[in-house]
Amino acid sequence: MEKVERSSKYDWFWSSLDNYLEKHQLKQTKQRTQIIEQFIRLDTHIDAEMLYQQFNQEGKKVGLATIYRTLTLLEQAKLVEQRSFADGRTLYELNTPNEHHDHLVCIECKKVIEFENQEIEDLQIKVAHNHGFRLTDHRLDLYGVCSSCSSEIDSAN
Amino acid sequence: MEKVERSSKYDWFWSSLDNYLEKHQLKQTKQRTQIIEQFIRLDTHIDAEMLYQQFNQEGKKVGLATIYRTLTLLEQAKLVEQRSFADGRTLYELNTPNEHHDHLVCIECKKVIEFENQEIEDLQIKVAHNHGFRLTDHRLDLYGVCSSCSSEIDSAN
DNA sequence: TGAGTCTTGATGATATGTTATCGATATCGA
DNA sequence: TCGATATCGATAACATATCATCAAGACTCA
Repeated sequence: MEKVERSSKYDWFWSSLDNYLEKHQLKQTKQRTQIIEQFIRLDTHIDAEMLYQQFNQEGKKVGLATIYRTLTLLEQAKLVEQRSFADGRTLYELNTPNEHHDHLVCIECKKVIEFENQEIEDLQIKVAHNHGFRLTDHRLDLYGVCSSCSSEIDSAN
Repeated sequence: MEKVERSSKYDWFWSSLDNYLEKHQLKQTKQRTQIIEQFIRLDTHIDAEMLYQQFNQEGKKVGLATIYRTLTLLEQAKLVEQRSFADGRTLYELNTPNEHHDHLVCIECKKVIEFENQEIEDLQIKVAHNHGFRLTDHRLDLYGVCSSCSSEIDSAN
């Protein structure tokens, strides 16, 4: 197998992948490693198509079907998580266990920032409880204009 | 034109519809009235397919295409609003201007409850501001089990 | 009422995202 | 290295939601 470097920064990630592959009698392949590397390197929310184009730009041949397959695999292994946004996009992100976060999306440049806010979380539980609900999950996405897009707009005027 | 009753409770709604139709040289039709009536009567979040089945059950013939057309029309007239949820469903709801609300969804019976919470809204603005964002919109959906589904689950055990 | 225009219903077409197929290829333990 | 098996890439197939087409019918206003 052609050697593909693995980011040591994400040791925990690689070892749980190895673990998952072994447990399910799956093989380590160049493509799987590449796709995961891409995830780590880009460190952002991404979908199958974007990954595909990224590989094309870099001159790497990875089939779209393989990307879909690998994303499904990674999701089953709980290494990535699928999220769909208000504009209809379905993006994947690296799954950092025990760490919930919400999203702040720039409507101009589409950049996604993660944040946590315990006060909001607490209020959510309270609201649900007031309506007789037992809260199991939530999603909070904030949409706005980030500072750099904001200054571009200003300077354009 | 066959007479279709209009809920007087929603006078403001009917008159802004009439206004929109007139302004765009569109006609009042039985189907348009029926679809809007259905919205008001069901008073819930609904999609084209659900409306279609609802009419079928009642023995009314309204084409699916007409429903899509009318939903688009009503959205353009700002009388309804489109929302897509985490499970992939795209639902429409009556648009009550100047009144923002979020959603509490039962994952068992799919019931949707609307709520408002100013404290949460304020915190959202604060969070966005801390990240240099000017907040333009947000969506908060809470998912959980409502009290009646909860008691069904309890009694089943 | 009748002409002109808009609308409808049925259905075929489309768009999009995702999955199945299959022959060729890569992986990995013995 | 070899062989069994998993995986690959290309692409056809699929699912689903939504839209376009068009002849027949409804609406509006003079």
